[in-house]
Amino acid sequence: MPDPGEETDMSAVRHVAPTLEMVAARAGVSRATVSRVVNGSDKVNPASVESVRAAISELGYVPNRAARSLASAQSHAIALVVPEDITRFFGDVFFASIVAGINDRLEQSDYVLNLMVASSDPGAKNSRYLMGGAVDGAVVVSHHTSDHFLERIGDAIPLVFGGRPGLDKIDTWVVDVDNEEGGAVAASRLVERGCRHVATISGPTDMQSANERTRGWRRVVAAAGLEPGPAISGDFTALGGAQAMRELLARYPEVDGVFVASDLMASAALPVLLDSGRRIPEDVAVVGYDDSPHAVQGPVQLTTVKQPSEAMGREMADILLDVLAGNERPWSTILPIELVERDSA
Amino acid sequence: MPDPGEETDMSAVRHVAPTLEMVAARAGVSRATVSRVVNGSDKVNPASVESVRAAISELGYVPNRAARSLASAQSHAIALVVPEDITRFFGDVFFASIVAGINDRLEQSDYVLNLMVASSDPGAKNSRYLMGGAVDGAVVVSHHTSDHFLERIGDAIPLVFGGRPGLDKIDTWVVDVDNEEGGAVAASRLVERGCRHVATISGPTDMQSANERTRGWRRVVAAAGLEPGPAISGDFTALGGAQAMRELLARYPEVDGVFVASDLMASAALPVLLDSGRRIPEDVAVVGYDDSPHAVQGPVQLTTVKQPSEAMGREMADILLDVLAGNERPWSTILPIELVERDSA
DNA sequence: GTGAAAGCGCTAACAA
DNA sequence: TTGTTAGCGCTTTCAC
Repeated sequence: MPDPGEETDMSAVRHVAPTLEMVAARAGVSRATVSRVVNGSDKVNPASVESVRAAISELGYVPNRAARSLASAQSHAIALVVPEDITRFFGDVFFASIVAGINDRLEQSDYVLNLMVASSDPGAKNSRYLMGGAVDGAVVVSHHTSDHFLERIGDAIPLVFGGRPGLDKIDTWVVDVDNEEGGAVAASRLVERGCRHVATISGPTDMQSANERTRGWRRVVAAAGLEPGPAISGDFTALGGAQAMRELLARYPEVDGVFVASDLMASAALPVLLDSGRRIPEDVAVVGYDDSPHAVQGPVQLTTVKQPSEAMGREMADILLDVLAGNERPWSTILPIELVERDSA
Repeated sequence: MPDPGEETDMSAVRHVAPTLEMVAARAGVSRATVSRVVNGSDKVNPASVESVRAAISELGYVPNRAARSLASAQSHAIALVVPEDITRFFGDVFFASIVAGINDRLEQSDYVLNLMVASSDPGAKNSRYLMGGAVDGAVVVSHHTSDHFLERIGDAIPLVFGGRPGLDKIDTWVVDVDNEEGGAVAASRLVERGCRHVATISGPTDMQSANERTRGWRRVVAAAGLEPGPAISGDFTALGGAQAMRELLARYPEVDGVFVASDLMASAALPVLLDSGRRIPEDVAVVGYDDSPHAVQGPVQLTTVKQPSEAMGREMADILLDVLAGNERPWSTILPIELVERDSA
């Protein structure tokens, strides 16, 4: 109860939430009937529906979530779990698209979304939240192989991963693009335009998807009879991209083609390249990844591999909702990637 | 008497969540004792604590949130409500700082955070969530005067606003900077450096904070004996900033000083100014607002009014937690702003 | 179509 | 210190 304005100030007094029982009394029916109306049962006398509806709006009744959840063993909430720190979450538009996609799907349901962004978990608070029945299931994106806490959560509630988790357990739902194919498409573009010294700036090596892109890149470069250049690991941030490019130029100055595994990193790497006196794409061709807004905000319009991130979000939510409804869905869903051609390669 | 701790539990089976009762049986104590241990009561025999702890970890017990919440009338969760659409939420680092600040404060508590981003509320789903006891309180940022649903929520749970709400009710907690002072500081800078034709690109006119900044700007310009130039309303997005600047130049070509009410808008407005052949700050001086990363990412380093956004987030969370704990806090908390001097003015 | 009654898993008085 | 006993507000059989 709030502090200011004791009994004198009625307006500041916090509302005492009306219960189902109060509605029932007001409408002159049983609690069971009210419950039926609230939950949209069709087996209720129209007259009763009428009076219950009236009582509900008169009293301003809102069902208590905890009680409902306890009785029905369902929370009607799902979580989006992002094991990253806030800065990276907000810094990468990939997440924005994912959230938009999930939200879009959820709007057509009666589920709400809980965002759970945390690289560390002090006191395992978030794990307990997820396992304590606060949500019926979760979507997990940007998953690292070191995030073992997810395994425990995974056998308490259904989890849908965005990008393949590097875990042993594979009996879990995954929505992904063919990352290896993505890396291959990028490398092909470079090779086909005549690059002979092709390197890559990859994502973190503890991320499955990053490694797959690198693998695709390497395969195509080797298949073209070229010696693959260095694969420098970045961290999917702008700063990391610039730094990786500097390192690349130092170690491999003859580079004439680079696949950078995210547009965000690429957008920061481009200026480094230009500052070194190289022209893009004449001296060094660059292919990015994501087709995020960063692709067109830098000094050179980025040729890039497009990920359908919003569609991924929508698909993940769709699968989770379907599974929660008791339907079957295949473990794996692969969405198509495509090359978007611009100026950098 | 449910069977306590069967033998080897196979892994593929999902979710037979152990209850407090099972822990009690396993540990050979009453449910009340287990509850006391779980909630860290000090009045428990160390030996009992020991055996309860053992039983908990053996069974992998996690308390059911719904049950706990129902019985204690507390959810131990708070919400951050952002009445904006996803794109704007992710596009503005102001929100990132707010979330970081809130998170930072929450990590020292046993509360979890629910992010609730939605400009529209289909089926009043989110309102029902907030009012149904799913959270104990909420922090609201980026509030528009048209967001009336918050009034109803406000008398169900305590609300802490970031930025003064334009609502009638003023008996609610608010953490804010002195926006009028901010606008005044910006305008002073412009006037002092000799600008004679001072305009502003403001935020949306349905946002209290935006109007206050404009008021401060107008006051100072008028006090300097100058005729205030146009106040063009932007929407706090990059696109909106560029557009507003184009409109400003068309309507008021003699402009030589502009206060742009957010760095994000300013960063998009600068190129428009440069493209028009004007030099910054020689021909047109620009002062931004926020001191966000955008301030230093554009073609000219932005002189700007710094808002302590992370501190605001932390302060809001601190107040809410304090209020929930039954303590008194003053309705209003004003955090200081300051001018950060760079190149644009 | 409607109501009565039995819980869901937990906390909180009150006894012991 | 510990256990016993009521509920928290809702859903859900199961009779009627």
